[in-house]
Amino acid sequence: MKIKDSVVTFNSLIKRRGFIWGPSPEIYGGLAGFYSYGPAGMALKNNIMALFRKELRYFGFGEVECPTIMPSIVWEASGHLERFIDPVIRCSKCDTLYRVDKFLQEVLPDLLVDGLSNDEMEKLIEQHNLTCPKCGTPFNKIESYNLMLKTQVGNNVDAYLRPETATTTYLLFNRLDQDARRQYPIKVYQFGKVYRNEISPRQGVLRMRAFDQFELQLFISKQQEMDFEDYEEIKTNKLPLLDWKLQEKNLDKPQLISLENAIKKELLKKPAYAYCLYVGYYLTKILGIPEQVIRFRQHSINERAHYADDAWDLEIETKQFGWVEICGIHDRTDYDLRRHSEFSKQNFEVSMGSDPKIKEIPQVLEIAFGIDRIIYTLLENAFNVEEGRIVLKLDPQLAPNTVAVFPLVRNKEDIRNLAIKAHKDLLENRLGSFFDSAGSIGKRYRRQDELGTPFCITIDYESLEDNSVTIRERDTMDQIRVDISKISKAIKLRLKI
RNA sequence: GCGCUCUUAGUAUAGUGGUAAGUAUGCCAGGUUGCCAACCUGGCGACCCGGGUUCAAUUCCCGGAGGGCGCACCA
Repeated sequence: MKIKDSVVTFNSLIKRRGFIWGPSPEIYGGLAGFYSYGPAGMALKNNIMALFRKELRYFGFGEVECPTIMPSIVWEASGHLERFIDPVIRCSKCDTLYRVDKFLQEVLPDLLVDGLSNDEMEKLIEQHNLTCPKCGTPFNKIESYNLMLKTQVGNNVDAYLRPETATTTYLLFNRLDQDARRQYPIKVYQFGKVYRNEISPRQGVLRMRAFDQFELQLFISKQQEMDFEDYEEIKTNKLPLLDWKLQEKNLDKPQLISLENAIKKELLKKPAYAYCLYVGYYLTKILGIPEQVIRFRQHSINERAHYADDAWDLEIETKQFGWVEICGIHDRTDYDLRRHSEFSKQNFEVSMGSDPKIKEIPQVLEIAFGIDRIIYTLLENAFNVEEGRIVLKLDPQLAPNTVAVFPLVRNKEDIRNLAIKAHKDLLENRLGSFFDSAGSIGKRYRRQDELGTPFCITIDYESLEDNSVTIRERDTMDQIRVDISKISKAIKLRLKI
């Protein structure tokens, strides 16, 4: 294949090598917003999650998993039924769709549109004789565009597929409170599928209708938010922050600033929230994403979700799509727990300090990753074209294959057998080894380069003499010889495991 | 969702109202090969779906699905 345009080459690589396929189901023409992962993509995803799980154990987080379907009342309480359903008006002539509230606010800037019912908004349209800005035609009635997918459970009980994992985690609050023996902050996370009925999904896996979230939650007291032990250990770390004041000045370069200073300068209000930014940054960095393409962008006040007191997005710069949000860090206050407490009639007030008489509903800080976006941005950043070679420079721990084993030539039985033996030995050591004897040796190296395999082992004629093999390193293409009995050890050493 | 535009092997593309839909790469089998997409032999593989016009449609027309771009949307 000719390597011309790198974006085209990249997009075809993703498909050819079995990372991501779709829209699914491809054989039926596909449904927009749905994608499948091939073996390489899934291996990558699993490796990312394995790494995250290991790291989160270190940070003191436990993992939970909840159903992806929840009854209506949950979404009433969470505010999603009210806020996740967009009221829209449609032009009766040109069929253009407008968000009613946004449209009204734009046309009638002096009015407080927020919180008006559909009837009230319809009245406003009538009163002011508002028509479609495009063609001047009157509007139809207000319709609802529901971003949540509705379904029915059992005997016609209305339920919704969850649009985020976070809410389902909050529903476990009283269990978690017991489970953690009231040791606050409680740190938990959930990984799993969520569903959003996007109006027009685009940009491949960046905006899917079914995707994986990986959301971390801190249940924490107000006092701890301001005086947080874990913060002290990390406060000198510098993060690239682009607050909304900078954005208002039309700047898009973040300032590299220590969390300590960010608090001092009131870019950030709470040390515990600053800690969340750090965790998000840390998890992104250990995937091998370079600093230069990472920034935190603060939401402006009207960009924020209904539950958020402060919100920063961790964004990664991509060639194809510009800055892409891969993680949202939200100060959700006590909004969620308060609402679920009200709707479920449970008492979520707990004593979180030394005085048992002082009770409060915990605050929630959230670090929400979109795993599929991580995978896309990671692949794009790892993708390199160098003098005719396509290579994915993935972190060795994340690569779909850790090591590939080749006989130098296919038709010499002794060499082949020795190669198979080496391959099996790696597998015995539970290292992700892949055996290939097809085509020339160079071809096999190239195949593995495209998959991001960090190490290739070649068994040659010399191996038959002295039991030594070559280890070829992906990024430099350098080779060293090691004894065949020491391959697994050598690979583990390089993986730092 | 609206407008414009596109859709041909796994990937990237050429082309056609009619008898074998071409090329590159890939893949498979075999040969060759003493370390970076080499070579030889043989083989595999495609006109997005539905309807219409036509003696005949992958090609023209209509509709649908999907992709790209612009608008809207993206709590």
